[in-house]
Amino acid sequence: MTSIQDLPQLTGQTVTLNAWVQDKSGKGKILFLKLRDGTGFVQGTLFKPEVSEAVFEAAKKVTQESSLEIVGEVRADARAPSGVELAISDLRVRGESGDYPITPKEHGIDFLQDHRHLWIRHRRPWAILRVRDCVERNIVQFFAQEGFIRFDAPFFTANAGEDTTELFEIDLFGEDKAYLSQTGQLHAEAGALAFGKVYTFGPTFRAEKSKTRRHLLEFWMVEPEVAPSNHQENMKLQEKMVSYLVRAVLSECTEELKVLGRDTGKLKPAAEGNYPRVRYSEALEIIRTALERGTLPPNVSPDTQPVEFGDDLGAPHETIVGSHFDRPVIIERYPASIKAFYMQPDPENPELALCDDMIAPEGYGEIIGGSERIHDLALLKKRIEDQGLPQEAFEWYVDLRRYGSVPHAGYGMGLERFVAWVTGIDHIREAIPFPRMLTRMTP
RNA sequence: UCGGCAGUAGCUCAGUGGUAGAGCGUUCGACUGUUAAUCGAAUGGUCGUAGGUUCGACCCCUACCUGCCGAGCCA
Repeated sequence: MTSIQDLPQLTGQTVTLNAWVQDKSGKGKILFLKLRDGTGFVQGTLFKPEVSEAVFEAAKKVTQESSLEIVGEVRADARAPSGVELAISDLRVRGESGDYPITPKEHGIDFLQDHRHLWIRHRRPWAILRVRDCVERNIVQFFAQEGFIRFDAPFFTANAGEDTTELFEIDLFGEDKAYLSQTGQLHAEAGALAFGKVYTFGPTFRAEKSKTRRHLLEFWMVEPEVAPSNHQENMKLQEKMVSYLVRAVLSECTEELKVLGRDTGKLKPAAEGNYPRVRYSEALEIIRTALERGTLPPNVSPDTQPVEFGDDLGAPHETIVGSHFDRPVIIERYPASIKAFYMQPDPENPELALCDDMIAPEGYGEIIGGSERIHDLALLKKRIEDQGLPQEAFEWYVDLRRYGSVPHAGYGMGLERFVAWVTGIDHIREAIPFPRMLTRMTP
């Protein structure tokens, strides 16, 4: 059995393949079957004088999304997008298909989402989800090359990773409660102190009632953690990983990006590295000036208010800062008061935290959040107490500072946000096979 | 949770206080090069749900449901 992706190398040969019919059209004595097999797309042709009556009649009756076993000769043809076509000589229907819902016609997003189990057969999801696979593969490859070990964190946890209450609660036989993990970070810290360099990579769950193009209830996150390390090395690693992944997608997914109509020129700077770094206070200035001059990127409302020192940046503010650069920008040293309890204070100004967010260009917003972690036992205990967190639940985490503590740092990158950015799509629900959202649990 | 918009044929939408519309799809027929083919024919409806106003409601009013977009929160 041959794959469609191999056909350009098999010109002149007769091959057998299994394929589904995407679309059928014809003009009298010639029939065209648009075929796909998951590896690619090719057009099959049947010219009535060249094939038997029975085969031609069978092909005429074939319906959209029938699965076929096909025998045909690979022919070079300048009119074909891949350079080849398949001159079909024989075909057999392996599975019929009637009233296929996703017709060759524009469809609304709600209808397509209801049919996601079928929609993924089509060209655009094909391209996006193959880019996702490319990114996942290269994440694993990158960290292996960098000497990290993959260190899987549990999905069930007893405590919140951060000071939010946005957790999905799990009933433990009516006797106790657990939560679905919203981060693997705390466990990754334990891993870093055991193995030096680790990363977790898996789904995480956030019970935020968000209905935006940037949020899913269930999303995949890669979270490296390094001990010893610090804020500066942490930012370097982020830049190295992101530029590596962008290069990988640009070189391995040319066909997919073409299908999506992605302007790859806009990704090239990100592949080079040299990501600008601005401090939170500088970011406030950029935002203030842009609002005063009215030089706002599209999608940012002119009613947007400037940020006062001490407030967090909203999505429109991140878009403003991100639009000033042609590649991702790192915003560092936010006020400690708006950040998580475990972040190391800035020695230059203890009001600030040694943390950073990476903002993707073109309005894609935050793709990474990271920090140096508090390594001092007394300080960490004080922070847990100040924030009113349950001390017992964090005892094991505090232990990491009791037994051979060392400065360490890490970050988390949202896989779907990264994929949405490199593929240029406008909503992350298309960056995962089956998105889980406030209004979407099926299929 | 808040704000805006929407719900009419399988799909995308138009519509007017007085008999429910188009394009596409689908089926059949014609055509040797289609890429959203073209031409002809056929096919298609609980107008989101419940109540109200009216001689008469898809249209006006009220409530509810569902979805989309944006905000907050974050990756």
